[in-house]
Amino acid sequence: MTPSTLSDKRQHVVETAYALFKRAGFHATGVDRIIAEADVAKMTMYRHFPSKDDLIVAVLDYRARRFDDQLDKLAQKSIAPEQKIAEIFDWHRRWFRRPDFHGCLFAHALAEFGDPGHPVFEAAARQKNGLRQRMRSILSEVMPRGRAENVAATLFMLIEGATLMAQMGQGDTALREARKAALDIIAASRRPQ
Amino acid sequence: MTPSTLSDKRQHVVETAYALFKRAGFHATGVDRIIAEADVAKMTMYRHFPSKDDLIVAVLDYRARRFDDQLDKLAQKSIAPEQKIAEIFDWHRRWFRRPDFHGCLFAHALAEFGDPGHPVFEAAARQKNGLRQRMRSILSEVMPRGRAENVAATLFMLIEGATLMAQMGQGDTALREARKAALDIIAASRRPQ
DNA sequence: CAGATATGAGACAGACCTGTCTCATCACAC
DNA sequence: GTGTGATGAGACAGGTCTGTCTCATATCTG
Repeated sequence: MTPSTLSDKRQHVVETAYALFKRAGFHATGVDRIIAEADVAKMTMYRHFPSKDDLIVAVLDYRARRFDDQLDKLAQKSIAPEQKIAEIFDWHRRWFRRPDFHGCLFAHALAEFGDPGHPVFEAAARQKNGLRQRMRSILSEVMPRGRAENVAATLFMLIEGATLMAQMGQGDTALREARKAALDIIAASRRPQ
Repeated sequence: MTPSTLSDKRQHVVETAYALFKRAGFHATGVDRIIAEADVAKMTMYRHFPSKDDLIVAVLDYRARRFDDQLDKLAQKSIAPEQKIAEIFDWHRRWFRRPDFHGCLFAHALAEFGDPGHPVFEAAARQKNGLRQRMRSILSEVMPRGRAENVAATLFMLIEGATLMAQMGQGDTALREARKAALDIIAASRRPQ
């Protein structure tokens, strides 16, 4: 069997597990359910992923890569840092409105695996810090390093809070106010030109 | 046995379950573990709580009541709305610094019970909306109704985002920036006197 | 064709899960 | 003392969990 077919199976398991984890959570989704839904043998899954935790980490890494790819593409559409940040917020608005929106899988992973030393916690924290650093990098074009760091933290909190509100069915209000607050904060911190 | 002793047992189970849920999550904490830690018989627990879900709701309601009581007391210390809001943020700062801080149990409940119709989800959402409405009520003293609603949503998002950052070990930075942003936003929205 | 590799199918183990049941015990009210 | 209700202790059922194992099959490589 070719290596490409090999990774097809692996990838199929990852994507199936993602859909189930998103809907029902990590602990509540059993391995039997995953392999049934993916229509693969149990040993196929365990050959690719030594344990369920390894599969969870693979799912999170996969989603983090897709998230980064999408934001990378969006970043190319804009020039001004304000526009780039606004694009990130608008991406979230579209996400919140999707019928299959079930909150942030990474935030859920932090909730279910509370131990900071756990590989799943680490994978989730990597993604979260990646988003924050992405915004810090954008902001550092128009403000000093330390200020960009602090503003990025604030924007990050607004996004995370908006995601939680979206999970409670208040995504539109949340995103509108978060976006407004974000642009106001940037305007107030922007290096005068 | 007197009614007081009866509710003592019940309350003891609630508090023990709270400590376990906080550390390990809801699904990962078994009923056997709870009754072992609380040192009660299994039937004692099931007589007070028909199901584990009922116990979880009781734990959330108990914590929500304690949270409200603490913020009620803090509110009496201040007069100006800005001070009242600042007290709420400072309460979170102290919470984040506690060695047994493990993130927000209500947010974790939303993550583990993603169905908006589930009683646990509803209990968690109640608490979250309660905090937002508390801030809206404070803000409506110094700004129009609709504006207070929107600013409250923004402050709520900052607090939720700060809580998530605190869970990743960045609570001090998060709270400092969130508090600063919150007071700036209120100052910009305040009804001129 | 022959060999290597990936997979399918499912039994199996051992632990854990929620929830029910029985029966003895204990404390209090009357 | 006697009755009543809460509790303790633990067996038990029925299901589900993760993870391992065996063996047959399919597919690609050489």
